[in-house]
Amino acid sequence: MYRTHTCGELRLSNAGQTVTLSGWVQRTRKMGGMTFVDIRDRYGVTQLVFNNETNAELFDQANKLGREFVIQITGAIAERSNKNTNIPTGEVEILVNELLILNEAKTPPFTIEDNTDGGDDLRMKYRYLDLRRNSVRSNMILRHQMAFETRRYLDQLGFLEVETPVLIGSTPEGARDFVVPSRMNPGEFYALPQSPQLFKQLLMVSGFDRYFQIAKCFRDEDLRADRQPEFTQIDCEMSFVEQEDVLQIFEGMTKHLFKFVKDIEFDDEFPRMTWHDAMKFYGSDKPDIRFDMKFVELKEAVSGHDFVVFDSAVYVAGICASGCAGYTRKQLDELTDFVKRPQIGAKGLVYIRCESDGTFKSSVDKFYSPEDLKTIASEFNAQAGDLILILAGDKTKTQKALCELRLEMGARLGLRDKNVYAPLWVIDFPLFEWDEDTQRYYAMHHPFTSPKPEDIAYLDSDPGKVRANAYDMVVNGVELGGGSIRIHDGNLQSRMFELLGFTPEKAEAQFGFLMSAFRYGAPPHGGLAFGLDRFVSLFAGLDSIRDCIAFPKNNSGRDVMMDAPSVIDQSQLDELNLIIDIKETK
RNA sequence: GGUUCGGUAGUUCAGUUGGUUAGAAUGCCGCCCUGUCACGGCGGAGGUCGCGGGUUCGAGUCCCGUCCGUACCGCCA
Repeated sequence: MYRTHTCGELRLSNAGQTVTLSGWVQRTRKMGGMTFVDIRDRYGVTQLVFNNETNAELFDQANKLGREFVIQITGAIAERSNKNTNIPTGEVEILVNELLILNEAKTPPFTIEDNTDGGDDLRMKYRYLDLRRNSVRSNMILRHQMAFETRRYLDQLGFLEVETPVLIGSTPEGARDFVVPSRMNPGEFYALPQSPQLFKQLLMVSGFDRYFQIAKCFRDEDLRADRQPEFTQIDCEMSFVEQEDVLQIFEGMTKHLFKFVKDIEFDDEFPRMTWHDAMKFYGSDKPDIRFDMKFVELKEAVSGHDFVVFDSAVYVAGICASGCAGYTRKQLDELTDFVKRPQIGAKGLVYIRCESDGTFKSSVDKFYSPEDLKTIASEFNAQAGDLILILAGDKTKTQKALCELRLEMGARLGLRDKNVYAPLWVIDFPLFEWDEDTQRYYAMHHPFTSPKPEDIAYLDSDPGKVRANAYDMVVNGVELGGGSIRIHDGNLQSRMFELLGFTPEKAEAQFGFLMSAFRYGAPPHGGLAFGLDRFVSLFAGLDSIRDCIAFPKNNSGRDVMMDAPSVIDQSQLDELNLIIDIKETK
């Protein structure tokens, strides 16, 4: 028997018992005639004591232990003379009388501590060591709890978890597919699913009524701190539901997770904001509403004062940062540099200081009188001591830039506390998005999203005006999930494909099975999917979803631990009927 | 595809206008130490300054290229 207890459970009440523990050597402290060894496992750390006078041979053995050796010990639990109140087992120690080295260990390349000295790259290469650390392991435990509570909630409501295939057909719409060559079908490829979308809709046609799946999804796009090539969705679909039903059920799920995992209760319904308002007031379809600082549009108020920047701009808007009138020239320059970074791309930043004496000082004093500035300030309900920041230019870009500036100011003012959660639903998304490059409409969500019945009239005349029965759940500026009521009418679906530029043949080739299924009695249905990785990151207060994924990929999509992807043998290529011909890109 | 920041000891980093033998902390090794828990003390080992080229009497430092990593933009229906 390797152990009678774990390394995290012994207390003063166990004193006198003889126990056997197994685990890793966290640290040894040699005091001369006695040596302390901390033994660690998933559950905690327990102190071992070796004494030269008690057993010299064992004492010598203990002094040879290195970090991360795997050992098994047997000994008596004793009350410590000096207690450590920092750890749960700190009142006791084990007087070891048997020591067995189960496995020696090389010195790890970084310290296995809460605050490791290892950099990201190194930690990923030795991820199995990184996962020994409390902080990373606790994220994995949190992830387990969230997946578990998700299943518990949905099971209670009659949802069935159904597995859908991972080897499916490729669909060129949307994100790039990862593809897998088929050996038995030369020249043909499977694709890995970007989401189980089509299958869950088919399950509704099959009458499953309430489906969910904690599903791996794959997208071959460039990565970010919050984007991995493979990620996990809590994927859900329901039949005979309207948007309101879906929102209720999954607001309930979100509240359930907050309550049972984070012990946070929301008494009120989550606020709902139309996509239009989200863009107007926050410049984003995923607003962080932990703080206000709404956009104020100023085009009319500032035009006609011979200030070319504002007069020539399509869109002028600003935000009001409370209590920032004292910002120095240097701080304002920093903000200007911030918005002028190529990623944000604003041309400049106009400020108006609302001084404590009631006067105004701005970077455009030349064009605007004190009265003008007062009028502008009143648009913001600005108080003495506030700082107004204004951007101008092309509408979309400027909204985006002002959104970034708002988030930056929120951060500077400490208004983005990770322990505060501000959820909301963003609803009434447009059904289509116009793409300038290809001069056509794309589905903003996906081609199976249903238009709002009252907007169907605009499908032909003004597609850009059509709103969708689509909704996103946003918490603290993070898009946690989204979904829609689907089209269940074959004719409407055909019309959608047509509007999206599919020929009937192409629609049939790619989605024929779905169209066909819809002809055999498809119930009205809808659903949504949550990003589990983002959900866990939000709960854990992480900056990157990598920290809640056991074995993540790096920024280039590589697994640096196993060094994947990698070249494969010629014999494998032959079997797959593949010839590699890497194009010179230079 | 683009922008940004970075690459120096096992690790995390410092390294001045270009100038003697490239430093610190931590880890590692050795010695000392019987109540530590970030133990402490003394000593030691450890470097292709990512790689290639250039400028220079002289390059970790400046320039060009390249590779790797980070964050972001594009992209992600």
